[in-house]
Amino acid sequence: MTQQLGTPRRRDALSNRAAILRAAAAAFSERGRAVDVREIARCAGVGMGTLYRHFPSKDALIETLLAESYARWVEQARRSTRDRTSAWEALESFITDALTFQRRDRAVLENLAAATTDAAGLSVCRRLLRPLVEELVAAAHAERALRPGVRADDVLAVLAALGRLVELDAPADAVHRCLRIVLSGLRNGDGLEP
Amino acid sequence: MTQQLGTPRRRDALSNRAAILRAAAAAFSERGRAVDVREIARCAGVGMGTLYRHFPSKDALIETLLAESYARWVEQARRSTRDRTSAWEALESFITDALTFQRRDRAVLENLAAATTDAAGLSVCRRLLRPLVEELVAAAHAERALRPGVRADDVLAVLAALGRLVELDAPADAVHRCLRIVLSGLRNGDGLEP
DNA sequence: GACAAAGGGGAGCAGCTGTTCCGGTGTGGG
DNA sequence: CCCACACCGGAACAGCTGCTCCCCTTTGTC
Repeated sequence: MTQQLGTPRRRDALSNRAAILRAAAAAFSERGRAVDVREIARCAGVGMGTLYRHFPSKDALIETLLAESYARWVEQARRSTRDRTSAWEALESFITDALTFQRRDRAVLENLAAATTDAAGLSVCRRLLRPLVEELVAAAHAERALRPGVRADDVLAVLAALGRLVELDAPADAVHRCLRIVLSGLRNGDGLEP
Repeated sequence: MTQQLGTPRRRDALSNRAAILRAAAAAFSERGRAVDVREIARCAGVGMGTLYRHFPSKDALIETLLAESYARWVEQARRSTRDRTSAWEALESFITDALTFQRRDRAVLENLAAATTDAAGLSVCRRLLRPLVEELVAAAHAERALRPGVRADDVLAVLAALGRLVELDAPADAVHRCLRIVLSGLRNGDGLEP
């Protein structure tokens, strides 16, 4: 993906590929998939032909960046989650951070939503995230901190739902208020209707 | 909106207008704003010129239908909300019904989300809904059934967030699970962190 | 029943999108 | 230093969109 061993590429080809990835990362993370490929080529200082020789399609380019973004997110989440005093606190901080991550990268935001329901191949990315969520949910249940019956899919769905508010550019405090509501709904309160 | 007193329209004009509204309502409520105007004209058995003489733009056509949809929704919600034993039950049933309404009408779903944050003119429609939500929230607060600090805007934001799951065609039971989580988060549980 | 004028139809325009094609250019091995 | 070939740029294509234009038809009045 980063280099080809059998056929060493030319220097300009490699630097162009890097420029494309840099420009695409900036554009997609700021405005999502809707960005015009022409703009990416222009920002990278490159022609359309160059872009399309390095990546067979716009989707392939997005997917490459998406894989990196998810990997970065999951790694960071694993790190900041490890040293929490309780499993509940870990889950809480994961969900909170997920929102700031979605705000920072609109492509991830859109993909996370799509992957929540679509069984399509996009889930290649989600498969990096899901195991982590399953761990966090299981640990929180072991602690009896989570409302009985809550599953990993519910947490992912909640992430997609709250992501909608981020996508709509809702003010940060409005998103935070909804986050509090959802978090308190996830917390085990015991004495509620079935 | 339905008739012009000063200038009595021709019979064919009126029936065409009705056919356009009928076809547009069916298409937009099923698939949202993304529907091609050509398809609406075709389904109405009408040409493009006809469509655009009756409505200055696609947006105007959507807005006309949206106003009707919101009015119908609010009226129905007011009716089914009136005879509830508690204010909490009323709010709960309103939010639940809101989801089935958004599932039935994708144009409303999309507009509700947009209106939640945009201060744009689209809010003409939301202005029908907001007073009702404010009433329900105030009544629930008077009953001490709502988590302290929850405002009408929070409920509207929650509606938009859950609507996202409907938009993604999430299975009905997945949406219902998130609904339960959110509802229990809205309910006053007293002993939670600030 | 005739004749303005309101109304209708749909091809065509302008603008956007992702993608392809091909003549020219720069690289780097010999 | 030279030349083949990987590589580059961007004009052009195909397909979609909302919308307009203009010639023809229908309506209802006198």
